[in-house]
Amino acid sequence: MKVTIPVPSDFNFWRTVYSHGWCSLQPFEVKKEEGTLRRVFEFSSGKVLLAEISHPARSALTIHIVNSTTTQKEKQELLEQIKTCLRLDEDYSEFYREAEKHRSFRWVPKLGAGRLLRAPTVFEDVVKMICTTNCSWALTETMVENLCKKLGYLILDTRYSFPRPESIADCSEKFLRKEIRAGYRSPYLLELSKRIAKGEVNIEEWRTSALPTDELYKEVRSVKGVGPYAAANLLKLLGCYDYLGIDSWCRQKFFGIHKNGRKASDRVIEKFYEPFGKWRGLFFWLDVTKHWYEKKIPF
DNA sequence: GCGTCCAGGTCTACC
DNA sequence: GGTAGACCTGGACGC
Repeated sequence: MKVTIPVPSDFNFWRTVYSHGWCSLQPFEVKKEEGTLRRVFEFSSGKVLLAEISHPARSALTIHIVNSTTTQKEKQELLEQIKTCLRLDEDYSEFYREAEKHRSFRWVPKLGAGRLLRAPTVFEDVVKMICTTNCSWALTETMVENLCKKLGYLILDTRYSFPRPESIADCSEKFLRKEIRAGYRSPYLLELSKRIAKGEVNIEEWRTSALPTDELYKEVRSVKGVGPYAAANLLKLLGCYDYLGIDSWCRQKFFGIHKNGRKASDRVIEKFYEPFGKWRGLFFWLDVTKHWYEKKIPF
């Protein structure tokens, strides 16, 4: 079964898919040879399905639902989730106007860069972000793969959904440490999942929050295991770009691009991007990943 | 193959 | 408010 979704004129499918590392973390999977982004989606009813997303025509995405028939309501829910992941409902015209003002960022609107891929749920984004902290990318991939394979739903014998908060909440800390390889992050994942499962917090509300960014930042930081780096990058996935989210990789890139490899304090980096106002976090990310955009994609 | 060192963010205790 | 040390894993390195 195939359906289509119209996309904004400034939308670039592959630049969004490859906007950061999420596309290589399960349940996302890029099929380069087929030119598709695949993912297991889960509905509010608990039903799961595999969808392949491609962009054969300029004005619309094509969604191929692989393993299931869907009701009209489920189809609508799937399309909403895909729009959420690819940021199709967000207006980037103001950001692109700002980019045009800076000579070194005029490439951004030309390439349709700026939309950052995200998960259908805030929960998945937060869990994944915690799994990126204080470890190599390879370990992040291992943790996320284990979460899906050991706690998600299996379909088509090979593909897994991302686990619900209840599934993680039911685990022991020992299981998360030893089987998921989450290490000391395990109590953080457990606490968050339990609070959500019990209904004590609803982090899904963050995507529609009317709070000023500083207040939202404090709320995101209130999750144990989410420090300045993780909170800033989660805010970017919530559509707020006021914080940079500096990690060691970005730091090194900045030093290489702007300081001839010499080190500088984070305050210097923050000062550098202050002129970009409320979009500075996004300009910072695009600056340190500009070299990605010099390659043809899909890679 | 084994042991050691180090990098990678966040938390907590302490000053 | 700032800082030190612990947390855990995997890769690099030396033996």
